[in-house]
Amino acid sequence: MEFKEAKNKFVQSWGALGSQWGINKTMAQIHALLMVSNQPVSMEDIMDELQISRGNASMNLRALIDWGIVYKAFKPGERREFFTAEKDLDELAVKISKERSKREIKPALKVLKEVSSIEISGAEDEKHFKEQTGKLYDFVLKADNVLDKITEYRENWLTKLVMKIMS
Amino acid sequence: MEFKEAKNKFVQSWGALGSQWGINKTMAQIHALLMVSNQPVSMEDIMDELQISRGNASMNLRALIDWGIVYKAFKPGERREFFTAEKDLDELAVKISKERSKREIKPALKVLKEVSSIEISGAEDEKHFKEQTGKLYDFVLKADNVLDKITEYRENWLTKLVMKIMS
DNA sequence: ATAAACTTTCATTTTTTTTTGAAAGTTTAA
DNA sequence: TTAAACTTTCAAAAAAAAATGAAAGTTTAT
Repeated sequence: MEFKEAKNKFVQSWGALGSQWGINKTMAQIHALLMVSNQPVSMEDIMDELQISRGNASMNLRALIDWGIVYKAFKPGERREFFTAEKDLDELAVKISKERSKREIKPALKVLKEVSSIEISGAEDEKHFKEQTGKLYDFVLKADNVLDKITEYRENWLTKLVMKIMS
Repeated sequence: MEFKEAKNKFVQSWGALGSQWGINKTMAQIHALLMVSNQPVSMEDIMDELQISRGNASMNLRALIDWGIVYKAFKPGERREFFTAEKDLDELAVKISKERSKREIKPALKVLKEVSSIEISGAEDEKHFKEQTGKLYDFVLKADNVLDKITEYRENWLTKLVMKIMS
């Protein structure tokens, strides 16, 4: 396998993976492309390499920037914008975790808190509902806090976590 | 808010969450419904409560069973099948992690290993590609191993993990 | 063996998500 | 100020994913 083929394979696979994780294919592909690029890449080049339209490129780049994992970069003497991806993997993981927590876990917790707080009659099914959603609330809250803690570590948290767990 | 409303809200929200996590809406809803049900539920009841077709219910139930988080249950004297969900949350989390690892992480690792192993010329961009995908491979491998370790804990791993991290 | 009770399958339809591309908007240089 | 260079927006089109439902398949009781 030579370079171009490998690069293409990586971009395609990363795109497929993205779509299983609630990130759309193009967004993941753009990110993949930027991750393995030495130099900042222009929108033109992205469109060209991924064979996508201008609008698509623009929208997904903006989304990646919103997620905080792609940055605008400027080249001296160049008018147009270039883009780079966050390349530090710890930093990347932290940013993605934070963003997903904010967008998905926090709202879910809100619902769980609400529904687990209903006043119930003595009926068995109502008791069970309240108990089960209550447990779920505690569980998700705890899991979310683990993410927060991890974020505090910043540097190399995964390595450190592995150490702790192995010990 | 009263019981029925709360139950409905929970099922709807869990469904929405599911679709952000690569699990389809109905699958997540069925799971939610079973999670908070006191008693095993028949396919008929699921169709009725979620307003979905027989085929849809059948396919998604089967998928949930494949994931190992929903079980068939039999009621004495009843001919048709009933279903229950895994209600222990630690067990549930472990099963979901394992399944996602198998379906998504392992294949991704395979690709990462392949593409990071290419023979390269001395060109800067090729070097960078190899280095970056290599790092990604190590990172993902490590993350996946954390999941495996967690699985070994079995009982209450989340609590124990929180303890370790806090300490 | 057969028919009733139930479940699964899968071609078709529906819904949802993503992409396109042209028009509108913005920025910069002269 | 203006026009060239570039980016964003968004309605419409295309593509992808999910749902339907009727026919085929299974199981069980008699």
